[in-house]
Amino acid sequence: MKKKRVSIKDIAKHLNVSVTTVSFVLNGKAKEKRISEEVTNKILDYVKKINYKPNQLAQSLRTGQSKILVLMVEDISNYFFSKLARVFEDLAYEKGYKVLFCSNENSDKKSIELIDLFNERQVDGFIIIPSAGIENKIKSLQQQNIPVVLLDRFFEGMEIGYVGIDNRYASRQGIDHLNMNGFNSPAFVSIDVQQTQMLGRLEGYQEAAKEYSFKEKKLLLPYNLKSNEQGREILKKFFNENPELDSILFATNYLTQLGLEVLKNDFPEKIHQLGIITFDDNALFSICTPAITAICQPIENMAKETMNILFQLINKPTQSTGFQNKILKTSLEVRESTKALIERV
Amino acid sequence: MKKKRVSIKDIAKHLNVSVTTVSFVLNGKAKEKRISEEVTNKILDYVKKINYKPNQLAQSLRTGQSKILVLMVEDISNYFFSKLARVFEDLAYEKGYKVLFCSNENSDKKSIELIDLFNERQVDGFIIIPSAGIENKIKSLQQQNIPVVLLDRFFEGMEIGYVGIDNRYASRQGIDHLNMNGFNSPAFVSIDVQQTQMLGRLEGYQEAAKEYSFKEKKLLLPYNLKSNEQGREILKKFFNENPELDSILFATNYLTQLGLEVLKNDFPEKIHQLGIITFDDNALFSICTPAITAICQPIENMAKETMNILFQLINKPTQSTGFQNKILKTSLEVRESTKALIERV
DNA sequence: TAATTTAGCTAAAACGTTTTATTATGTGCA
DNA sequence: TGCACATAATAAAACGTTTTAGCTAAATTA
Repeated sequence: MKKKRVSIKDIAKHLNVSVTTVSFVLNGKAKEKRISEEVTNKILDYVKKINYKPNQLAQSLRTGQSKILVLMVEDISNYFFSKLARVFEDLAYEKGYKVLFCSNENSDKKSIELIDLFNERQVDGFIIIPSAGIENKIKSLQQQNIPVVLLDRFFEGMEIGYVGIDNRYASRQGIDHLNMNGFNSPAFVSIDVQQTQMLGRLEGYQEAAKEYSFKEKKLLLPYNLKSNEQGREILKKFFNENPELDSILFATNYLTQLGLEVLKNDFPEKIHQLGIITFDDNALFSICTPAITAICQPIENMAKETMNILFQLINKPTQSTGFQNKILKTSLEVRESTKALIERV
Repeated sequence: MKKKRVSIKDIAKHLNVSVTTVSFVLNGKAKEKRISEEVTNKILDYVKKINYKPNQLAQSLRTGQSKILVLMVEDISNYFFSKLARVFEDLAYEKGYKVLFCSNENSDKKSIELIDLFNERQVDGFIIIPSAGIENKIKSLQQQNIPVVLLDRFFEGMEIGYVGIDNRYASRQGIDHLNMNGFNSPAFVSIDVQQTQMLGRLEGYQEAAKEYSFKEKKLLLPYNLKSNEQGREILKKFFNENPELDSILFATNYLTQLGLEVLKNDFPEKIHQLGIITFDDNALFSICTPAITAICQPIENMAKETMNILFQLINKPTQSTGFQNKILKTSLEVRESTKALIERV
């Protein structure tokens, strides 16, 4: 049996004032609403004494603001996303918001279910790392005038707030770096999906291929891998069939992990000769052997910019013209895996 | 300007029935409340047609159930915790609950702030990985009859639901394994804190020290490290001062990471000679060189058991007698880092 | 026929706030 | 005296549900 919590009504009764008065005082409108200092203090003192906390559900119902944001990522247990989550958490709390995290597993079905679910719950805003086919669902959020900002990837031509990195440039920078260190036959390992971030990364690679006139060698793994094992098989086959490769750019975290597993198990000599670069850093990449050079996304900054855009939408009474985008620059964390061969131990 | 969402009242008006009737039908109480099939279907059809979704805030306010759980961990960006979060997420959604995650950074102050924050928000239950000094705050939750289950660590002698692993045994098993592979002078690297999980891990080590009569060699890093750099300095000093060590058991994930960084940078030959075991697995430990042997916590199971206990508390009208605990067994993922020296490449 | 039961539905209170509109009282001024 | 006006407070509606208690008409029973 839950004890009933004390409400404004109880306070009002106890102090012989009206509920309205208490509410005004608690919301800092005492002066504005001409509540005498005497009464104001009486209320404030008592509230402090009994440590009263307002019922946020009731507040939300009345005001229409839940003070809850949703961050939808692919998989919260992946470091890139959990690190993002960690940063968003702090930024949101600073502004009095909480964050509900959810993982869409890059599935449209799950994404849509989740969005509906949270929409029912009147969350105040969405930060979404979208799966490939939910453009319409997101549009429907916009039509309901619910603040949404996309992160990491977006939909070409869509009018929406968005924060991401310059993927083409990042990829390009990676290949440049390989080239400078004597690796001039790099492969590109990615996922077979038409999402903007992946297309950008591919584009950077292709651009570099033209400039340095090396033969493009792409491996695109299926969008929804059945298992890690399947991924490893595909990678193994690829490495076997392409012995001429001298370096690899992995387009995501997760692929790097699979690739390194395969290299370590099946090509133990090769792992020390290949140039290896990965998108998305991870603390443990620095303790691999070789330590892996990484293209680092500015996670803190991405989160900050996203929040800025989101709060502008939240605080805007009506949808104003123009959507803000921020394209941030990555940085290259150079480690052993891209050292020129002659320099290696 | 937000469009007003359609409410039960609108539906009632449109169909010429009462709000009550609509509510009964929507809650599946049509038969029980003797609403005719005709009316029932009329309502269901219309609701489906306009895709009506109830306002959960109003529901929560009325029923007193928010259908939100809180999972408080040390740091959501640490893999052990983000993986836990991922599992909890799915388990909760299955039962119609959402999960708010938060990171207490192992700080009592932050923990207490967070608990208060969520308490105001009438969440339905807490899953807490507690920092060392919040025993009283947790008791106060219990006194308010709010369901709480502790995870990973608990408070000695406290009457509370708890799920964890057999830390003493896990540690012991690690040392046994080292011993069997010819490492008989193992060190124990941990954090200087009186939390149950850490004490258990230490105990297992000490027990083994007695049995195999090796000299205990513990390094306890400060509870709140100022920086990674500070941690690395301490570890470096420790390795320098104790050249006789042939193996190490790292009591957490995070320490392993620091330790491996130091070993890789400053003791490159040693990293291949030492026996190394870590608590808490991580996919990337298998691609380190050497791949690191890990004591794996059964994360899925831990989450499942925690949810079971929590839901029992939630569904219990009043606090019943007895608190449930579950102590689960870990498993050892054997990799290169504990291979006997003669077997190594 | 009158009393009772049942089927089918609904009015209104309640959850705990915020906010609009209103009241009561006193004060200054012509 | 009467009017305007400021001051200090409040009553009541509203947010969107759930749920208690009750109402009406028809059917059944005595």
